[in-house]
Amino acid sequence: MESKYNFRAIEAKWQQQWADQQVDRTPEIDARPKFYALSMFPYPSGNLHMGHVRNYTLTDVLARVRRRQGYRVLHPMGWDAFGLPAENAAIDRGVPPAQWTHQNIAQMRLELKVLGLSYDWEREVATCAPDYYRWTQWLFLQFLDAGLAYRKASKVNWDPIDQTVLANEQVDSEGRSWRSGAKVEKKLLTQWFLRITDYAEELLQSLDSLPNWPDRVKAMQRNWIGKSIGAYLEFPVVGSTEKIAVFTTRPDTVFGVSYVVLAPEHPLVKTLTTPEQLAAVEDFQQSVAAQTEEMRTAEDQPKRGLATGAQVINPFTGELVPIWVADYVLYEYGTGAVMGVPAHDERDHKFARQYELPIREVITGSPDIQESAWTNTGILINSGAFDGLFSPEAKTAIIAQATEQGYGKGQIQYKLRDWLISRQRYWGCPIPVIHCPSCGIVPVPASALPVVLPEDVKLTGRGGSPLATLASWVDVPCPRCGEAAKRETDTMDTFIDSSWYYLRYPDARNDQAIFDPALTNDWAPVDQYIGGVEHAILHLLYSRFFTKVLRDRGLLKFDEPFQRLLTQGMVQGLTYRNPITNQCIPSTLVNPDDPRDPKTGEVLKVGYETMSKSKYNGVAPAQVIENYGADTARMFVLFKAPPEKELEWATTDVEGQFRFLNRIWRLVYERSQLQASGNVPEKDVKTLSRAINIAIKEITEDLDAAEFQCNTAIAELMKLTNALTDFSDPSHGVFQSGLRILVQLLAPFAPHLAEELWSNLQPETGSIHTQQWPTFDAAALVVDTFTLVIQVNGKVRANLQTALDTPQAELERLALGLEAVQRHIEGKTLRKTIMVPQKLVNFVVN
RNA sequence: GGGGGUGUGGCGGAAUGGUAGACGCAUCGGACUUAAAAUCCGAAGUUGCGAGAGCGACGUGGGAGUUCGACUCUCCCCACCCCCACCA
Repeated sequence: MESKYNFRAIEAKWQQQWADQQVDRTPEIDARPKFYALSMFPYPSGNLHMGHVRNYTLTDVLARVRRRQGYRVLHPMGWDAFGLPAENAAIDRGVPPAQWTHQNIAQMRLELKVLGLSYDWEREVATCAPDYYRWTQWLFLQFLDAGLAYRKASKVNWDPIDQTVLANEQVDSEGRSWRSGAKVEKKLLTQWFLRITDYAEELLQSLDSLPNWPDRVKAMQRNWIGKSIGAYLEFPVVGSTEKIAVFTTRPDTVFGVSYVVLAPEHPLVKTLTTPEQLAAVEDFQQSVAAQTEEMRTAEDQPKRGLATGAQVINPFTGELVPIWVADYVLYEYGTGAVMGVPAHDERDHKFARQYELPIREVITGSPDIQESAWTNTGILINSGAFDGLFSPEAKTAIIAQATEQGYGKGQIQYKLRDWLISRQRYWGCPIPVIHCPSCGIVPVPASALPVVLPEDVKLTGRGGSPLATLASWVDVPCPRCGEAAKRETDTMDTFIDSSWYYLRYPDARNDQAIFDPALTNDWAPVDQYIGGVEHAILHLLYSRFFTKVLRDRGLLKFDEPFQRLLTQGMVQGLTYRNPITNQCIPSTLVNPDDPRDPKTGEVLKVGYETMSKSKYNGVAPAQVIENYGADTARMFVLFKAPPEKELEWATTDVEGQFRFLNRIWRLVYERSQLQASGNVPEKDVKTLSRAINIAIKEITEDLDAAEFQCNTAIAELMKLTNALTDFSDPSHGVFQSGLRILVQLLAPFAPHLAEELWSNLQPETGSIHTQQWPTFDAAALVVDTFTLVIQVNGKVRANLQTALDTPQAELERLALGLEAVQRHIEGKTLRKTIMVPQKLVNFVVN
């Protein structure tokens, strides 16, 4: 054994050996309980960043511990490999997307291997590989077959210069294209959708079956699904056969309607406007259309509206009320029209005040209805036959009447929209359908999958869907009638690819089926899923949706894909920001003791922010591994903060972990260099034995699924190391066994170092990663003395080392006899004595 | 505006209602060294009295409450962070 901790040699040696011996292969299914540990797979952007290191280390620790606790573990890795950056690289640098992506995957795979993550690389998947997207396409056909995939016209962001569709993120706040700078138009295109709204209610309800998901993720999903319970009501238009339909959650306020409002985009606007008002209303529509989303929804945006001159009849009162158009009504939500009840809705109140519309109180409770809206429930007034009812009862009664008389019904409304999956892009999974002039939309037969993405496409970033330019690919015979037909040229949203990848790992090499249901139903659902909170809504919601659809197709036997979810915090770096210009300054240009802008001399704001190139606050994992080794990097990200919190990068703390690993190394190395000192007091032996068993107990509990606190687990490792360091006789059996336990407990966190030390301590037993996880001896935790804490009126005044079997009366007598206690009860009356066995005694005096 | 979360030393953070600040970082003192680095040992919440050993007071964002006892439970308030948001 070398005297120095040579992490480079050790890590290289064991990584080689583990790979050669394939120690991380997934076992066959057997009687042992299964454990499926999964990190969200990365987009292969080029290099690993610290967030990845943190994410994958957390999952790796769990996988390593569960293996040794007798589980059969599935711990795979793959690549979310379709997406826009590859296409941009092609446009900017002329590298084909496939080549760019595969280079990045190779680089990142290498970096993952250097971290010593125990993946079963045999099951690696890449969503851009034909043997993967073949099954993405097969899934699409399943959705199509189930009636869950359909086409409809939808508004998209259209760049008139580049002649292409843009994602929302590619349109800046001024409504201009990120690439061409052109003003983006809304264009109506026929697009593919998945009918996720069919599952809205179940996606909402079954959140309750996920107790081990963070509350905030569940709250975000609930919010996104956005269920409201209310009523659908129809208001007949005066002098027309048209009716204006509204959705309201407050049917109990319907007697307070003083106008109805249409969204400017509502198709009835022009039909219903009176001739006198038409020019003004069209003007208004145009000025609203010119606004960007951001302008329209900006805070404190004054509500703008215009009367159409037409009127509707309130079917409950027979009253005539005006029809308005206003920009505060959203066409996309509900019916695109609302009933205006100024007395009991804040927006309507503001609007009514602005345009001097009547404010009529129909629910009691408001101190001054002209001053502000009363949005709480209350007793109905001015509401005809419904007067005197409490809001909830009134809702029911009013819905009943509307249903009976045929002008409305109870309705549940969701914010969730069907999922638009069409992308007019190249680097994605082709949608496997063919458009035939006589047969219509014809699915590509499953036997003809995959529809392979052609490689000879010229990418320019303009001119619409790149695939459409390749006639040799587009023109195909119709699979049904054989006549000339055309392929669909849209590709799928990449969120589709990642909505099912966790189902593929249990049977990743299957070339006959998407997976063998026997295998996937055995390994899945995922027992522990770990990833960034940025996926709290979309990826996790889509995956849940896919799981439920596949269950309904008979492929899966479970309802939810991820049993337990951990959203790890961001990794942040020290950031220097000029408070005036808001620019970040690289730390190399800043004196940390007096941080100033090197150009302006401005005192800089110092703080931690999410690592990014533009903030000059990033740290490359490769650099850290080069300087300190993978084990130190792993220890640092695990120790510095609990997993769900932000992690502030600090090189001094990295060095602290490096020191700690060095201490362990020396402890093992020096144990044979020291001479036995002879007699060790029995007391010391017991103390060490206790420390060893406490460490086993605490670390095991910290790595329990519910706890999973690696930071405190490592703190326990440090305590045990301290206890061993303090022990006087390294030749003693208890020390020797303590050393072995320490190394065993260290193994999930610092797998290379632990393996190296183990091979020195106990070469005959083989890899430490195959050793059973240590269990603690409850008997060793028992103490024969304890510290009795003595309080007077709840304040600690003294403590006392006492034998465990001291009778309670004796303890009280001893405690009362102490001078420090006497001082505080002197001259007072003892009212009560509280005794907590083996812990404390509290004397209550006054 | 709605929802979720967080507030503990100089810093990151520990604490089944029972000695608040484990463990680490930074700091200070000491040992080793010609010196430095590395390493080892030790100190340290704030504050008052004391030469010192020590003895007190205060202390987990603020205020009430429950309790013998509250970082922990309940209510009110404040600050900050995240998500959603003119969603009818």
